[in-house]
Formats: sequence, C-alpha cells, structure tokens
Amino acid sequence: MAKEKKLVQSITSRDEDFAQWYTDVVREAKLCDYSGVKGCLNYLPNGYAIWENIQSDLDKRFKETGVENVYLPVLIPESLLQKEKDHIEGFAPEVAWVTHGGMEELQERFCIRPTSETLFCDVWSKTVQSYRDLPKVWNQWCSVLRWEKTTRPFLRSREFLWQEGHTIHATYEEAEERTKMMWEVYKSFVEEDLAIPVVAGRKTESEKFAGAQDTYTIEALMHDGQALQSATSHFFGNAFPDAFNIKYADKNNELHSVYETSWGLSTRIIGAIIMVHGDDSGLVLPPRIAPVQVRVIPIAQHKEGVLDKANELLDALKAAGYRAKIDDSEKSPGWKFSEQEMLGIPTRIEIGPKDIENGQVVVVRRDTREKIVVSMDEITTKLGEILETVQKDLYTKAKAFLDEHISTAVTMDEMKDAVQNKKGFVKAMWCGEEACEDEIKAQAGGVTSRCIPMEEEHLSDVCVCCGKPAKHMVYWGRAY
RNA sequence: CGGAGUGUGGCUCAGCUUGGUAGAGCGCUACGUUCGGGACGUAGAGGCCGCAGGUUCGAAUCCUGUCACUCCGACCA
Repeated sequence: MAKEKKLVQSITSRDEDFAQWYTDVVREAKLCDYSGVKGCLNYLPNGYAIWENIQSDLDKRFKETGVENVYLPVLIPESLLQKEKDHIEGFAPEVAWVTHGGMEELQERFCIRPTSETLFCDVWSKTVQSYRDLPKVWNQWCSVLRWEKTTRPFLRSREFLWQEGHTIHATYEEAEERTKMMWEVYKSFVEEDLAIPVVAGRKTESEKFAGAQDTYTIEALMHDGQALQSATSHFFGNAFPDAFNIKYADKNNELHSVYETSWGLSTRIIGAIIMVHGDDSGLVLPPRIAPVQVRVIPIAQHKEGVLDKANELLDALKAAGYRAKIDDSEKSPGWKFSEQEMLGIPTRIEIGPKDIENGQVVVVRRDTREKIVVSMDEITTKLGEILETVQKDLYTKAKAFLDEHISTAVTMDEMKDAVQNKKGFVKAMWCGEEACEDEIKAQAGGVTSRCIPMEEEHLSDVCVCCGKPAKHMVYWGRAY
C-alpha cells in the first residue's frame, strides 16, 4: 500500500509522536484549550457539544433504568469526608481544601468534592427510615476536583466533568444487580453510541475504588496500545452506609443496613474517542454523538445559483432531522475539506455547478474518504444510511484492532515479550497476590492489571509470576 | 515530588551566545483576482518580550528570585 498522502501539515502523524498527535488534534479540532490554572481546561464549543451529546444519550439510558437526577454541593466538610476510613485514605493526597470564607479562616475546612459518596450518604442518613424509602437511585451531572500532578487534556485533568450515580438498596442482591446493570449500560453506550469496543471485568483488590467491595470496569484500547479505563461501577456492600448510620426498618420493624453502589463516566471518554477513532487528518467522530453530522461545502460558490442550492440542501437536511451545517466562507474548497476532517465531522456533502446540472451531490465519508454520488432527490434518506454505515464501520474497525492486540502469556518471559513487542492487552494467569501484581508491573515494563473478565479462560494452572496455583485470568496493560 | 525543556502580536517561532530603534511566517481587516484537496496580489491593524528585583549610560538579551505551561518519571481508582 502506498503511504496515504498527508493532507494536513499542522497535525503530527500518529506514528511519529502519538502524544504530540493527540495534543495537535485537541487543538486543531478546537475541543478545549488551556486555562490559567494547571489541569483546568477551557471546554470550547466543539468539545463541550460532544459532552452535551454524551450527556443526553447516557442520561436517557439511565432514566430508562429508573435513575433520578439530583444536585449536591461542591463543598464537603472535612468531618464528613473522614467518616469512611478507606475512602479518605484513598483520596487524601488529591483533595483541594477551602480554608477561608472571605477574609475569615473557617472553623472547619471544606474540601472541593473529588467524588460525592459522603454527601449522598449524608442526605440518606437523614431521610431514609423505612423499607418504603428504598431504593434510592440517584445521579448527578457535575464537575469534580482532584489535585493531579500530571495533567493532560481530557485524559487527566484536575477539574473534570462527569456524572456520578449513587444508589442504596435494601438487599445485597439488589445492589449487586444495580452495580452490574450500570456497568452494562456503560458498555452498551460506549460500544453502540461511541463505537468503542471494550474489555469488561472486575478490578483486582489493589485497583479497586477507595472503599469499594467490588469495582467493575470497562477498558478501551487506544491506537497506541495503551488502555483507558472508560467507566466504572462500584459495589460498596454496607461499609459506607454503616459509617453514616443509614438504617431502615423492615415490615417487622427490624433495623437493617443498606447496600450501596456508585458509578461514573467522565469527560475522559472524549480522550478515548480521539485516540480510538482519530487519524492523521484529525478527529473522527462517531455519527451518533457528533455535534455536526454533515457539513455542506459549496464548490465554486460565487457562481450563479450554487449558494442557493447549497442552502436549500442544508434546509432539507435539517428538516429531515440531521445535525447539519454549511461552510459558505470565502475559503477555498480544499481548505474547507481539511477543516471538516480535522473537526471530525462524519460526512460532508460537496455541491458544485456540475452536481447541480446533474441533479446530484457528492457525499464524502470522513473515516474512509470514500466519495458517494447521490441523487438530490434521495439525499435525505441516503445520508442516514451512510451515517449508520460509518457508525457501524468505526466500531468494526476498532473491534478488529482490539482483537488483534490481545495476546497471551503463560510465562514471565512471554509476558515481557508481549509487553515490549506487541502493543495492547496481555492475558495471563494470576495467583491473586498483590505482590505478584507489583512484580509484574516492575518486570514487564509498567503494565498494571486492567481487569478480571466475567468469563475467564484457563491459560495454565499457575500464576505467570510466582508459579503458585492461579486464581484468575487477568487482562494486563499499560494504561493512561 | 524528581529530571528536562519552554514563556516574545491571536498562533508557531526567530532574535539572547557577543546588551544599543521589536522581527518573520501563519492568522486577522479592506479591496481585487481565484474556487472539485489547505489559492494569490496589494494595502493595513496588532507586542508594558510571563512577573518581580538586580547589574548597566542602556536589558527581550546578563544575574537572582518567582509563576505558569509542556514532556519524561514517581504518584494517581
């Protein structure tokens, strides 16, 4: 295959420098830029619109399962945060504190929420008394703050946008079911709407959320072979609610503990969209969440009738329900093509004098650059088919990439070889000891356990690291 | 938190070694010619050289401090 001609000079190629490519795409697609505060981003219209579409699609899926939205404060009193020991120990190094109100020093300092388990529990401790009050299935869309030392746009920022769902239930089984249900919601959302295939499983003890009994994760594979934890769903048992003294009376007036879950997905997922689908020409957005699905580009727009026809087409597309825009600027067509590609708009429609004469338009797919001539009469229906195809093809391509980048290791040498010479996930058996996780990380070049899948394969009888009997099959990988 | 690097019009950067009128390209504004893969001409606008001290007749340039950002590592669910 001849190397594809590089059309856009301002974006570094992925093979040359993946990190620089990522930064270039973020900048050229105008998703966000840096603010004056380290790790806090300015979300620009193009980036925020993606988040809005993620919000609306995901929120709809949540509500179908009975989720109700609420909003709790940004400040948490220190005493509240202290209530669950594992939790505070997990978060202490990365919380920011408010110590003054105006000129006055506060008697008790407040932390800016890094997550809101404590606030939700505090509300429930005051309002839940009877089995009739259960379950509570709540969610909030908000931002949180974690004082990260190293930051990158979307992937790891100090302030980031997310949703955090929190629920409490009368029984262990019901809470566990909710944990898995939301994990499934994330999996289908990410795979269907974002066209990103994932590896799904449980976290090991050391990778679990602070205070959780079980953490379920979906892990996506970026184009450079690194994993990205894309959403998590946690089962808390009743340690957390007990710490907050949340009890309910059953029908026999006996007091019981409640069982808690929480689950979240953040703007980090935008980083995944960029790194899974993007190419050397820029961003590639899945049609379902693309803020603009089609951009109309008039050719030789100074010529009689071209702009009128292009605007007619735009109106027809909008009327048919597409998110459509026109680029009627004075730029040259080539410039407009490049920009549409950098922005990741899934399709463009070229319409020029020749097309008008023939009663047709040219649809060009962003992902393949395939040009499809469509009759003007059929465009409003054909475009939908093309967008559906793009959505499907993006997933298929990403799935093939994922499948090709999962290898297997039975011995430590194979593990090292896989990490160093093949990119992606490595499947290997594990004894269940944290010491072996650390050893593998140290020996095999920074890989961590990503998850234990629901359906484990039996690769061998013994741990890849220590040779003792294996308990689980684990997906390992370098992660963002 | 350790190592490295960078702060100069909106953006990318040159100028700094060897102190002496603030520069280029892109972008922006106006007009004209172009228009099926980042077109071109002409004329313009736009800069307390990150910030604070110091050295000097004179500092973007030298010295000290400080802040911010980027990359690598450690840390991070």
